[in-house]
Amino acid sequence: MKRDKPKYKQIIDAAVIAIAENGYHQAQISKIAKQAGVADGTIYLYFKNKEDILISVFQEKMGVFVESLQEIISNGESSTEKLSKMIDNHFNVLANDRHLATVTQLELRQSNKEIRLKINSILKEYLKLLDEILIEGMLKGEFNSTMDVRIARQMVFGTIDETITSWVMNEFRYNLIETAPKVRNMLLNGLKG
Amino acid sequence: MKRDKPKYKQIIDAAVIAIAENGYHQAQISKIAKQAGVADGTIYLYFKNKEDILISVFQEKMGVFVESLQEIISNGESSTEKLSKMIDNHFNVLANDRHLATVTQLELRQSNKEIRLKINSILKEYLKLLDEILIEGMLKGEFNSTMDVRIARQMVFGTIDETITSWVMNEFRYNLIETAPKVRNMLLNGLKG
Amino acid sequence: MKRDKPKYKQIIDAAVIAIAENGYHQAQISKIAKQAGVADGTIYLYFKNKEDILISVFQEKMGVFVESLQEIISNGESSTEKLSKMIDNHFNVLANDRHLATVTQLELRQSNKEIRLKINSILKEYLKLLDEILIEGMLKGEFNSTMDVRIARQMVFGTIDETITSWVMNEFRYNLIETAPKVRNMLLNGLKG
Amino acid sequence: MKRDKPKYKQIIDAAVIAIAENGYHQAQISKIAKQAGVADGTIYLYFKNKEDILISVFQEKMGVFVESLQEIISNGESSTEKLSKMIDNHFNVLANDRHLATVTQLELRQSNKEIRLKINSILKEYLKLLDEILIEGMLKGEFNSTMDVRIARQMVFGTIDETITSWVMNEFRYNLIETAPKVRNMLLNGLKG
DNA sequence: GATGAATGAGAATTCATTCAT
DNA sequence: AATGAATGAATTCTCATTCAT
Repeated sequence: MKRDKPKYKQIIDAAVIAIAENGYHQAQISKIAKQAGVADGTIYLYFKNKEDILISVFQEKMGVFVESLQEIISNGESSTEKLSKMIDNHFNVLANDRHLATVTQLELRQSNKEIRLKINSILKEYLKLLDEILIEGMLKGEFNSTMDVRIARQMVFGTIDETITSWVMNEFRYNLIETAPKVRNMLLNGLKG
Repeated sequence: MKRDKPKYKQIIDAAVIAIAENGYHQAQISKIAKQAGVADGTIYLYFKNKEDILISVFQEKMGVFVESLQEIISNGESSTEKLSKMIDNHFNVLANDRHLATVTQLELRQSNKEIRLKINSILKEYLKLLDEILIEGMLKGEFNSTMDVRIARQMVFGTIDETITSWVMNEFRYNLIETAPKVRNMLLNGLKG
Repeated sequence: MKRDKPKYKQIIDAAVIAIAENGYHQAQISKIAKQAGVADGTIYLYFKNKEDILISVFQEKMGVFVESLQEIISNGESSTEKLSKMIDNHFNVLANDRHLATVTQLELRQSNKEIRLKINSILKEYLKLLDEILIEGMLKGEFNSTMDVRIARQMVFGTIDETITSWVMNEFRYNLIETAPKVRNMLLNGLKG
Repeated sequence: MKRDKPKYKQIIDAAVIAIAENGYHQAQISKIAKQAGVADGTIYLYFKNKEDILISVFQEKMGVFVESLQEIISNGESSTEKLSKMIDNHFNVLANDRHLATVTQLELRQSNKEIRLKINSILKEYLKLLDEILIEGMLKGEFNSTMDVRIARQMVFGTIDETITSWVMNEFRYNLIETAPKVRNMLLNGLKG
C-alpha cells in the first residue's frame, strides 16, 4: 500500500510546507519535489496528479482532527465537555502547526471548484461528529432543545473557522490558544437553552 | 472621474455575472468584456488590471452593505434591534442576488493572498460598524459587558458567513431568509450577559 | 474567415519547412512560430491546436493535387491521357517542393492514429477521382474491363507512393521527373486489357 | 548468444502484441515487459534500448519473408512462377498474423526517421531477392526486357504494400488472400513485354 | 475613446533508462 | 540473472496586457 510507504507522508508534509511558504499557485510540483527531496517524477509514483496531492494533504491532516474528535466523543462525559474539548483540540492543532493553518485556512481555498468539493466531502465527516455532540446535548438538555442543529453547527464551525482565519491573516500576531476559552464560552452561551 | 461613467458599472456588473456563471478561474478578461459588450482593450481604460476589477467588484457591492448598516446604526434603537437588522439586511441582500452571493461566498475566495488581503481591508469598514453595535450594546448592558469584542464580532460574522456559504454550496436549495431569525436568536443568545 | 488571412498560409508554409528540416517530433510549436515569424501564441489564433496545424498542412497541400486532378478530368481526353497527366502532375508537384515531399512521404506518417485517420479521409477525395478515371477507362475499353477497380487503384497509388518515398529516402539523389514516364508506361501496361 | 535465449524471442513476441494492441506510441517499455512477463529492467539485459527492440522485431519477422523467398528462388521454375509465389507468400504470412500485419503496415511506420532508415536497410535484402527474380525474368524474356528494374520493383512492392495496408486500415474486413491472384495478374500484366 | 490582433512567459506530466539489491 | 523504484528532461497551450489603428 502506497499510503504506508515513508515517501508518501514525506511528500504530503513537503506539500504543506511548499504551499505555506510559496502560496497555492506558486507551489509547483518541482518545488514540492525539491522540498521532499525526491525527483519530480517520483511524486507521480505516489500520487495520480497534483489535485491528488492537494486532496490527500487535506485528507491526511483532517484525519487527525477526526480521530481526536472520535476519541473525545467516545469518552463518556457531558456534551458541554465534549464540545469544549473539540474546540480546544481544533485550536491546539492549528496553533501548533502554522504551516498547516496557513494551508487549510488560506491557500487550499484557492483551489478550483472540483478540488473544493472533494475537500468539502472530507470535511463533512468532521461536521457529522460535531452534529452528534450537538444532538446529544439537545437530548440531554445541556443545549437548547428547540434549536436548529444545522444552524448551531454552522455557528460553531463558522466561529471557529473565522477566528482561526483571522489569526492567520493577522500573521499569528496574537496567541491563538488564549482565545480558545473565550470562544468556547461564547458558543456555549449561544447554545444553551 | 472614471467611476462615474456608465461603462464602469457596466463592466463591474458584467464581471459579477461572468464570474458567477463561469467560475473565478474561467472568468477571463475576454469573457467579462464580451458580457459587458465592450472590447477587451476597453476594460483597461477603466481598470488598471484584472486584480483591480475584482477588488472593485467587492468594493462597489460591499458599499451597499456598509451604507445600509450606517443607516441602521443612525436610527436610534436598541443595539439588539440594530444587530438584528444588520443580520436581516445581510441575508436579504444576498438572498436576492444569487450571482453576487456566489461571487462573494465562493468564487472571490479563490483569488490569491494579495487580492484577499485587499478584500479583507475593504471588509474592515463593515466589521468596524459591527464592532460599534457590539460595543454600544455592551455599554448599554444589552450584551455581556465582559466579552471580548473581537471574538464576538468573529462569532457574528463567522456564523453569518458560514450560513450563507452553505446555502450557496447547497445550490440555494432552501429558503435563506427563513433561516435569518434562527441565526439571529442564536447569536443574540450567545452575546447576552 | 481565418483561412483567408495571410498569416494562415504563412503558418502552414512555416510548418512544412519546420517539419521537413527538423523532423516530425522535433517540429515544436515554438520552431514553427519562429519560422513563421510570429509569436507562439499567435499560432493559436489560427489553429485550434498542433494537430489542427498538421491536418491543415495536409489539407491545404493535398488541395493542390485534387484541384489539378479535377481540371485534368474535366478536359475531354482519353482516360489514358488523364491517368498520364495525373501521374505526371503528382510527380511534378513533389519534385518541385522537396520540403513538401519529405513531409508527406516521411514525416507526417509518424503522426498518431487519430491524425492519420483524418489525413486518410482527406486522401480519399483524391483516390475517388483516380477511381473515376479508372472506371471511365474500363467502360471505354481503354483499360481491362474485367479488373478489380480497388486493386487497380492500389497499384497506381501504391506504385507512385513507393516511387516518391524511395526518392525522398535516397535524399533526392536522382531526378524524379525523369522516372515519371517509365512509371506511367509500366502502370498503363498493367491496366490495359 | 543472447538471441538464442528463450527470453529474447519472448520479448520480441510481446513487443508485437503490445504494439498491435496499444499502438506504437502507447507501447511503453513497461507494457512490453508486462506482456513478456518480465521486469522492465530485464528488457535491457537483452536489448540495448527501445529502438533496438523495434528494429529487432522487424528483423526477426522479416527473416521469415527472406527465408521463404530464398527457398522459392532456389526452386528452378519460371520467373513468373517465382514472382507469383513471392506475392502469395507475402499475402499469406500477413493474412495469418494480423498483429504482425498491424505492426509492420501501420504502427512501425510511426517510428522516427532514424529507425525507419534502419528498417529500410533490413528490407533491402528482401528487395534484392525481388530484383533477382525481375532481372532473371527480363533476361529470360518473361518480363519486358527494356524496363527499369528499380521502377518495376517499386511497382511490385508498392502495390503489395498498399494493398495490405488498405486491408489493415479497413480492419481486415475483406479476405486478403482472395485478392492475391488479382494483384498477381495485374502486376504480371504490367511487367510483361 | 474604442478596438482586437498580437504577444510570450510559465508548469504539469510521461516514460526510457539506471542501478542498488 | 532479475528486479522495479527512482530519475529528470522536455513541450503544448492559455490568457492578461499592449498598442497601432
